[in-house]
Amino acid sequence: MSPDTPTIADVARTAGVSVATVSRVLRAGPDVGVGTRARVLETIRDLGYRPSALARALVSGRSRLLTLLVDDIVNPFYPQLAKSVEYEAKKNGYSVVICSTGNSTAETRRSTERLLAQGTDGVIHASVGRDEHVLLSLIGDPRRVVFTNRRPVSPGVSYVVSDNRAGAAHLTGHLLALGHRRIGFIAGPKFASNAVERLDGFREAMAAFTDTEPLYAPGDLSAESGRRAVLDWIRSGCPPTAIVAVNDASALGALETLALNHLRVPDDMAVAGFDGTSLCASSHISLTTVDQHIPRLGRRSVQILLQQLNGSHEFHPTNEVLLSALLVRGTTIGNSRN
Amino acid sequence: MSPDTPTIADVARTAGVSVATVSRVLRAGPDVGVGTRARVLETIRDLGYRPSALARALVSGRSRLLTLLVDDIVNPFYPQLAKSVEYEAKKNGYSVVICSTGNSTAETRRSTERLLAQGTDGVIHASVGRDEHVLLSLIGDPRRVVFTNRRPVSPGVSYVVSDNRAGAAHLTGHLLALGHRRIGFIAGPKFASNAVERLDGFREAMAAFTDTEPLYAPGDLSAESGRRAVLDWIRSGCPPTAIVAVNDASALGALETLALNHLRVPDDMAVAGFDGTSLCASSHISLTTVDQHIPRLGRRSVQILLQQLNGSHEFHPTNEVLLSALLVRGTTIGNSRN
DNA sequence: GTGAAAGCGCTAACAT
DNA sequence: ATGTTAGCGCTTTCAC
Repeated sequence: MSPDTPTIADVARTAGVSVATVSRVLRAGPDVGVGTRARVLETIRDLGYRPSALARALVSGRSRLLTLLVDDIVNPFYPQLAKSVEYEAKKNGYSVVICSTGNSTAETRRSTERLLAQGTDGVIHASVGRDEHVLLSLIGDPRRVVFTNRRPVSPGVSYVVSDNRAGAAHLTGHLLALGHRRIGFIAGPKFASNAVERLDGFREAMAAFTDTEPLYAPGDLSAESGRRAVLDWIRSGCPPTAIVAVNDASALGALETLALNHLRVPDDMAVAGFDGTSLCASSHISLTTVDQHIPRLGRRSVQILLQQLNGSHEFHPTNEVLLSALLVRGTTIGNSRN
Repeated sequence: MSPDTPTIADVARTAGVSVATVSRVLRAGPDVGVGTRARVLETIRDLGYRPSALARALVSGRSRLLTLLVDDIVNPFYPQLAKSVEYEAKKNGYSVVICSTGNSTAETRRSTERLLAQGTDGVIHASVGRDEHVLLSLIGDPRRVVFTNRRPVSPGVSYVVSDNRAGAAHLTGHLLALGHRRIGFIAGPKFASNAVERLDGFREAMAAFTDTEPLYAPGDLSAESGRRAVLDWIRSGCPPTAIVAVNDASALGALETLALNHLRVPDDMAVAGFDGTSLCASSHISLTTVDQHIPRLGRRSVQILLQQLNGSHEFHPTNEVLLSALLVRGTTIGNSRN
């Protein structure tokens, strides 16, 4: 009854041509008479016709749907990444499905299966879980994946990451230059390559001096682990004079707990994070951190993925390590406000 | 050459049955011999067959893809909403495409057109732009839309929002009870219904006392507008003693600027927000705010949308106004830390 | 330059 | 209980 959305067949009939011709016009294909093209275009406009990407996907095998796998979209690092991914994707006519895996391998499997069935063309994997093999075996074709924010173990797959080791070393060097020697590192999970690399950088920088006293606290990249680490150090009776957190979220947790315990930052304890989230740039927080240039990470991931999806030439995985930048702010230097 | 992913036809051939039978087994349809079913199931497992949701979508007209339209995923309100939407959606086998419109009507149009073509079943509109009619006319069927975080002007469409007016009035009452009389309100755009309702609640509460002095600053729901408002009030030489911000993000901006100007919160100036983002719960910020129970908002939106999509009965739009709760924290009461 | 026809992988009558 | 047959809306040879 309702006119519903017109199909290509409706357009063809109305314009008095064949569906093949309409299809050609749509695809800007050659070999279409100028008069015919005009007539078809007009009919399309008149009818308000919109091609069904669904049908197109079925026949072409490409849905123009991308998936972004994150840990937890609430972690401030991810919305920024998601925004840049979405921006770059839609610039190319792609939409992005965002999936929070909660670092559960089972969830990665479920989501990937669902998305694959729904025709996802490719996935950007920015979560840090132990789900690399599950994802790769489910996807099959390595051209359809790009890892970011994490370096995959498997060879032959593309990734774009930050120079985590160098960034952390640089950051630690900044604290050492300020005279700190007893520095605590709030770590991430051992299975997260980015967290491990940052730990390595910290270790390396600390080892360059003979009188340093590194301390280590376990963590899981959450604010909560930052809180716990600080609490433990305070209770130990002999806390560090500075803290390097594996990411901005744990640094935020550390700051909170310090404030609750009336310790001034940076006077009583200096704090630094890693990520460069916009949130921590606010003067209210003013966290010294390592800027990963998150939007660039997202943009490159999409560019690489689309190139792999559309490239006809043989596949060579792209591996990029982007330079990060030390961002010195109030939590390591300057007037204490706490 | 490559075995590619097997189709239903492959399964049928291998199992020695017709595709219809395989389809029945998949759909858990009745009327399938128990032996046949077992054989088909086994073949499916052997071949590693996965039904193509794409093909299914083409024939059934449903893609199991939902769209969440937000303003800007980086605004801390949205990731929390997105998380709950995604959770509830995947529980029902749906995936969620997230689109940041940046409050641009043109962007809403572009994204909606793309997503519609890609077969989105329905959209949850949580952005606050002036794009209501564009969205509705593009979608056509009101059953495929739910507004949240904003109340649509058009009748006949579902929405789930918070009791913004009452929440803001309650919050303002809290400040009045503390003795504040000169209170500033950092507003949102006039086209955003939630912002306007909060303003109304503020006005109403202030009007209940004769000696109150309301002040108003324009804003756009961003942290930046919070910064500017505070700066203007400070410069005016006669700032309010308390501030009610239209949302948590602007409250955050206000806090920043107060800190930069060495004003203590809440002693020199009390500050309150609206949203109940988890970020502001941190003891480092401890923002008094109105809790919208964001996850509930997301969950209900999805439930209502899915019900509308799958319901066979005639359509009656669902309009829900959820109760919010006052969350009194450090920025209006207690020891100042700034 | 344009059309006819064969599918893409699946579902849903309609047979049997 | 199971098979046959039409499509869903589009792209893409292959003819003319």
